[in-house]
Amino acid sequence: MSPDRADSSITLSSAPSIAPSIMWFRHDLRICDNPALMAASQAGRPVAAIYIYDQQSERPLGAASQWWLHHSLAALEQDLSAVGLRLILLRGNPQIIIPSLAQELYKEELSKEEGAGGVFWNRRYDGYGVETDSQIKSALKDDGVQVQSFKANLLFEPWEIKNGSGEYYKVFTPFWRAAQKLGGIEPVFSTPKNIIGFAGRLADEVTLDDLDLLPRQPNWAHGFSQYFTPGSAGAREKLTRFLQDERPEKYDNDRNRPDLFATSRLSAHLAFGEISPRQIWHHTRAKTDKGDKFLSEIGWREFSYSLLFHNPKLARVNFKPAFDKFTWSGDKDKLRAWQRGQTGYPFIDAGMRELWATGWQHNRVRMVTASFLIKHLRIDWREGERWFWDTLVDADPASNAASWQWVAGSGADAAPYFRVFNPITQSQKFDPHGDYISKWVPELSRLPVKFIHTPWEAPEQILKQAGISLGQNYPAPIVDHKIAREAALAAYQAIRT
DNA sequence: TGAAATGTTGGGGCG
DNA sequence: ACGCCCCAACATTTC
Repeated sequence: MSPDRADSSITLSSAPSIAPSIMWFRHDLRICDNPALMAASQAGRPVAAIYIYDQQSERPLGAASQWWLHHSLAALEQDLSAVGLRLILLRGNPQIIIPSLAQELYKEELSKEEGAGGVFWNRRYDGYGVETDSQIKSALKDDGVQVQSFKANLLFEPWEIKNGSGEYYKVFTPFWRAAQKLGGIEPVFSTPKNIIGFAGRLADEVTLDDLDLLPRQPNWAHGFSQYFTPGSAGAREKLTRFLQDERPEKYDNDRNRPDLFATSRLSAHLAFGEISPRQIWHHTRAKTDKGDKFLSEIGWREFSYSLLFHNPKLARVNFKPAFDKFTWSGDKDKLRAWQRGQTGYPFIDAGMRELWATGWQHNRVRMVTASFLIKHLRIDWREGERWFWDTLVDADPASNAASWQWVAGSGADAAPYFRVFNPITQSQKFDPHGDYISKWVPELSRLPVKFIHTPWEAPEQILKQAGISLGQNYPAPIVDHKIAREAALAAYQAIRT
């Protein structure tokens, strides 16, 4: 069925005794351009909006994402109440909760012939999500409960885009070309208005505070809200300013500069579905015809989801099996130095500290810090993927896994093994004034620009004037670039096929 | 969505 | 004025 997009306002004349439709929110925490919510609101019943916090899932949310989820759910509660809905929070295994909830709500109807009720959701594409949803869907159908799922969080379904031989693409450029050739992106769904909310209360409801999503002792997320406002309103604000500032037009030049405010910073909003790729697409296209470079980043997200859908273990298993033979270092001290931003390479440390302080890291910096972990420290990319999963507010099962594999060289359309980012050159190139380093590694902020990328090369006198004592208040480099690079190349050579 | 080593060219200093 | 060397600057190749 296809919901009516032209006229969103509906009037229901339902008797209070009618059991509600169930709108199951997952990572689509928005009321605009939400096809499942639209369909639920038009199904001729009241709507019960639920969110289930699933701690037992194959991969629980990381700590930073939990912080985001707390605030995102709070924002969704607000948005829903404006259209007459209350958000019902539950905790536990959806495979049990959804069917039993349907049983309870629809027990009066289930004996009848025509089938009962309706459960609505927007599709997910990670292995656990796909498996869970299809299991629930068949369980519901067996019980006689109607289910409808929708495309909401991608521009293209991962199974839609195939190459000449009928397979999914393994290279980005032809993938994105084929995707765009597929035709226009459908318009966004408007926000349903005047929905009749489910008036009842469920026995197992919990409060947002019950979910215990916020960090305490210490509250390491105290700085996050200075940079991000979870929720759809925050997302729209970010997008509007991004377009107003004409950043899509400058994206080609400035997107690689972590010292500038040049990217959209929409990643976490997208990860939680507070804004849809369709909305970003259409708003950008309406504002400028120079947004292709920016929109291709949406394309990378689509590509990553295609890879994840066809490789459910993308976060755990090398896409290229040859990498199974690679011998990684298990050096815990170096891993910790990387995580804490204590490698002695200012650009790397700035990135890792930005991540810790804000829950986010600039994309250019992600490539360099990831490359450093993998190639300079030769630590398994999965360690880095796991750390990012836990510390990023935008941690995304597709983008995170695909990007780490890209850097490692083990992924599809991956960086060639010999591409080793030089942490000094990258620093000089993309943080030319040292502003980014000064911000996140303040102990180096008094160094002249000439030495801020390479404090170990500064004369003793200069270091002294800047208040730095290497090895005391800022580490000496934990590896030598030239030696580490050559060792990495040798290690990669060894597994060449 | 690299970096480093190696090769080539051409201007300028200098005997 | 010429040849030689040095070395940027740029191009190519290799990892």
